[in-house]
Amino acid sequence: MLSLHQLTCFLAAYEHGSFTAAADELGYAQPSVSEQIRALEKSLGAQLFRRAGRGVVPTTVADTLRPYAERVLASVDAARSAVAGVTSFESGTIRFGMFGIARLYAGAGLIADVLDRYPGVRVELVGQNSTEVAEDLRRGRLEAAMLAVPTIESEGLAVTPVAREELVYISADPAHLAAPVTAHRLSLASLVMPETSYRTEDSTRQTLRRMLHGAGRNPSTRIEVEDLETAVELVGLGYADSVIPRGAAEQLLPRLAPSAGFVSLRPRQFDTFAIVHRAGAVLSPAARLMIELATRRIREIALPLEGSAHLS
Amino acid sequence: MLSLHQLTCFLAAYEHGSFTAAADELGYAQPSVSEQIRALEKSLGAQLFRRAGRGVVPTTVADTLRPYAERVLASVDAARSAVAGVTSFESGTIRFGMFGIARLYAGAGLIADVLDRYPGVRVELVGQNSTEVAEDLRRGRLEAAMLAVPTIESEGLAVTPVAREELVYISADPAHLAAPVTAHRLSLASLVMPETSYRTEDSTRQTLRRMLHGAGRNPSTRIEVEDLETAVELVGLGYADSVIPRGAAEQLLPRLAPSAGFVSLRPRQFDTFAIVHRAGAVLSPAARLMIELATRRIREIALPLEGSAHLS
DNA sequence: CGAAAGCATAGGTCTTTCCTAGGGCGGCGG
DNA sequence: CCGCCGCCCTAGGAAAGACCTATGCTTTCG
Repeated sequence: MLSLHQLTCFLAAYEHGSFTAAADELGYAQPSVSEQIRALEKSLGAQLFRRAGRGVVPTTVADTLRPYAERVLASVDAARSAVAGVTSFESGTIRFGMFGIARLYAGAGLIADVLDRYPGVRVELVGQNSTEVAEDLRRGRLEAAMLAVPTIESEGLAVTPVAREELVYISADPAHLAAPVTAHRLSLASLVMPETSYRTEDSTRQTLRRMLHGAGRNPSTRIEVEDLETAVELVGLGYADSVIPRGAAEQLLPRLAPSAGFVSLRPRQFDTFAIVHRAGAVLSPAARLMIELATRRIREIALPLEGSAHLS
Repeated sequence: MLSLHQLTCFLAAYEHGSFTAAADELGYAQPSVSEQIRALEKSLGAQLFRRAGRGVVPTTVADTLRPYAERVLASVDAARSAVAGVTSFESGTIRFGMFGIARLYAGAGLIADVLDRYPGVRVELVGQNSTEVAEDLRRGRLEAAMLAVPTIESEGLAVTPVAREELVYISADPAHLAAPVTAHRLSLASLVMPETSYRTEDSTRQTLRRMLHGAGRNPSTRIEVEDLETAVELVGLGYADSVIPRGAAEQLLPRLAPSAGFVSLRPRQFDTFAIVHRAGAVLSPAARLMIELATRRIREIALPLEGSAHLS
């Protein structure tokens, strides 16, 4: 079997014209180099050196092999340094999950943060379809993600909350915004709800469900849409009201629904942003970087956690 | 230490997305592949696969590594097939020693023989300076050569005679060619002698020295030149006579010395052509090829050996 | 919820690698 | 011309690595 070690020994011997000198250079004893060369000759089926009593002389086969051997070792070096480049963020791709409102809040800024620090990297922010991303996380195709979760516990996944965000009621009807919206009023409203968060267990909905359940009601969702923007537009057109994170409301309402406004719920309700990854996994440097940057971004915008704000 | 084996296992695992499938393809047990991957990850300092309970998932580092790993293995294959090309004479260089009159007799034809059979090869026929070639042979820089030798024995070299050739006396003076030249007449002649053969122990000269010694004389060389052609031209111009192999005379006289002719010595004298290589060496296929072709060429032109003609 | 699939670990065998010690041969200086 | 030195080889043993079987753990699927 041909090996890199054999090629290294071969090149050293070729350049020095001597097994002893090659062994010195490589830090081996002379018989070791001799043995490696013999193994290489056997595996190639050709003699590489003529043993001339004193010293060795490369054959024409050795002349032929040399540039190829050099190329092999060079491409090994290239492989090694490519990997080194990835692990030190000089190059390569960093993949991170961030979907729903989290992406809306910090997506572009997060990518800017990464590129400012490591101009050579490619960044993939995965988050088109929330159920797909959740599946990617669970199956290990995605290492970590930032998202809004309903509960802290999840099967096999480690969930680390980093911030929270108030949920507000949005409407194009000023009468609906006159006072904070109670569970009772919420249960009477006609709502359009987007599917923006973790799994079908959308955290906003789950929060609302809990709120209504306390009031003995069930949520009455009139319209279901895929994304937050569509929901906001529908609110702006007056077809329904909705409940979305405050940051999203501040950002989207002026653009998509200028006629609409927002008001708090009563009692106030909050979404939780969290970092999620497989429980028990050792995170890569890239994932740790993304987690750090995403956490910083989110904390700038969203509210601190209840109780002590624990910085990672 | 990074190894080719690890890269092979890595690629198989990457392509199958499974260590078990990779092991099946490579004919190993699953833990072996697992171990190789672990060693590779350790040597690169980066995780290549996320273990996802069932199956493994390549990381972005693995995505980066893959094309480099493929290039490494491809260049190893290239090295192997380059060597295979050399040993099967599809490509590469064949170096062979052939100097003095031997080259004059069979040089171009021999190269033609090789190129007809193996169009891809480069042929080097080494033989500019006889002492240099002898040194190359002795030091192992040259594997084998065809040349004219004085004796069958030589220090450390195996000498295999393959043919012999008569030595003739050439002159521009018809009177000198009237009858076969005896030792007595030779000792009186004014000669130009080229340095064409093995070492300073030129076989033609040594033969003549023996012949003259039998007659109690010493050879009287008037002019020393490097090559046979110059000597023949000088003979053509009438400055001196010479003794050269018959084949050389037949070939060179019409071209270089039209006015000159040749006559046998009395008793007849012969040069011996022989294959020379280091004693005890195993000859490469290339050397064996050259020896076979050169022997055939020489035998077509020169005389068979005394006694039984032993065909190799 | 049990069966199947897939990776990790453990422990043992076999091969490879590497060393030290000593022999042979060629080159070089006295 | 002869002895010394340098360099390669061989031999044999120790250490490391490769590979296997058996087994346990986790995930997936029926």
